Amino acid sequence: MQDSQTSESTQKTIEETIVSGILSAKIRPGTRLSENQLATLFSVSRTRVREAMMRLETRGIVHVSPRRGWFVVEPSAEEAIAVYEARRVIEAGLLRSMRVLTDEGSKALDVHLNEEKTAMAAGDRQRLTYLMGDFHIRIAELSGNAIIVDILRDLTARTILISMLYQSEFHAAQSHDGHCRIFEAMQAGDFVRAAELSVEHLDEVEMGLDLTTRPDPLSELRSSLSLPPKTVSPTPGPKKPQLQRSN
Amino acid sequence: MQDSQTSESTQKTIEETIVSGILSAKIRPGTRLSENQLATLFSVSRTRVREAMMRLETRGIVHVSPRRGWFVVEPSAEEAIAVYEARRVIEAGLLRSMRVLTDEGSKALDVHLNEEKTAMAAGDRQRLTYLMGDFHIRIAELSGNAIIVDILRDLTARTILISMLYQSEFHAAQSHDGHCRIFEAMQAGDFVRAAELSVEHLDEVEMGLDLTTRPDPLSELRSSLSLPPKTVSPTPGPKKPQLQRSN
DNA sequence: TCTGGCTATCTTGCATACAAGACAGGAAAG
DNA sequence: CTTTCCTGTCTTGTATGCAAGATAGCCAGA
Repeated sequence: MQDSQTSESTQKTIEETIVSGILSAKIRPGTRLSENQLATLFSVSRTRVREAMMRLETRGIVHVSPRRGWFVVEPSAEEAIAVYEARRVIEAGLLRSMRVLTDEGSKALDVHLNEEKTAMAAGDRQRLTYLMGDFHIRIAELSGNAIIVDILRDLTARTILISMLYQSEFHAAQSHDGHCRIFEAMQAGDFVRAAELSVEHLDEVEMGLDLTTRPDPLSELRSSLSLPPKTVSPTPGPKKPQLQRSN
Repeated sequence: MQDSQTSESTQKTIEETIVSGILSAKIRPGTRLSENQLATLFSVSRTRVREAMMRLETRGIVHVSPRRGWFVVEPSAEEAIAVYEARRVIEAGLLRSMRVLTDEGSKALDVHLNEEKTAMAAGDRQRLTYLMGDFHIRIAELSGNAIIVDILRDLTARTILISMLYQSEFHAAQSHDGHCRIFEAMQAGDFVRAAELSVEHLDEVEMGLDLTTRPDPLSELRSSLSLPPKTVSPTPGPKKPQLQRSN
């Protein structure tokens, strides 16, 4: 990484604890993150918690509602689309730019895919969620480019939040299959094909979302209030429903 | 973009002032950013300056040397390579994913290229630096994807810092020409070609760097210490003149 | 002159105190 | 019973104070 791991290990711990909690689907979108609670939880003062929150905010993981609190982001449908778009662009661009798949890289992906299969057989859904996201990070790691890895990690975290909001059912087998096919193309040295498959894979996952479902039941009401109570509007276009309320 | 612009306008101002200072090459890499000075400069307390610094740190713009101070990053040669690699991946991926160039988009790029030409004729190097980076951001804006725009803005800022460190001479005409050719391919609807040209363009710029020149004269010494001293340079090497001086 | 160490000063690191807005719950009025 | 308002409590926003490390410059000793 570009920064030294010199000091502030605690800060990084707060940040990373939250991010990895999201990556493994243990923290839901909209979860309230109280500065005081985190402070006592990590045995630090609010100052340091705040710094971690600020960092997470610039990473698009968390947002603050002024004087009300910090919340794990609940991406709107538009933001969800943007996240998938960004991932397609970056992951396809990355695969296209690859020239070789090293033996260690091949081995790492193979191990990973076996873990996916194991988790799938065990029905360990949380672990599966984590692994499904991690696959893409693993690919990024093959490039050795820390910048891209960081970007994709944050986008993956957001993707998982999106899944928790909009994904009706979890097509684990389909995703796993997609990963396997990408891997096969890479092994064959056909990175263009791998890129195409990656785009298709992300499309599939995105298609599996129900982006018409509002995470906030109030927004339905809200939008119907600003409309004539007739039977109009096949799709009422409400503003981004950014209300929080998770537990 | 992804965060609301709800409050903390001052914070954003500190952040954006620094970033735009970098984008227009008014702030050099290694510039010291004193919390106290910024605090008085922006008429706020250190607290808010610190928050801005934390944010800039996660964006890869600034780094902190513990108990010594905040500094605008001085990317190493390896980091410079990673930044260009990331830009190639993302920008090529972006162009490949484009399907149409709207009239407004075409117009915007045309206006931009004329500005480049004007600045080039006027020999306004600072403005030229800004415009040369901004071209790529403009392209990102065409996608309408705020995530990608943010990512590329930060990478562009880093690119400019890299240029200030390693670029021996400024091939403005060559860059401008590269931009024009990308634009032409886009106008022709050939986004695959535009992506290829974009990669070539970034390659050219990267090749124009002298990545063997160390920004830190001490590293020469450092490396020579672990090497047989063929020709010892008697330069005592004064520390980097990292004073802030923007105009 | 050169070297070594000490101290004064400047920097960030971190905690805490207080301000101020948001919200919930209850009391009072209708 | 319903509505309104008020107040207590909880939240973040911001400044400030103090601790501790880093640095520069001076002074003494060789």
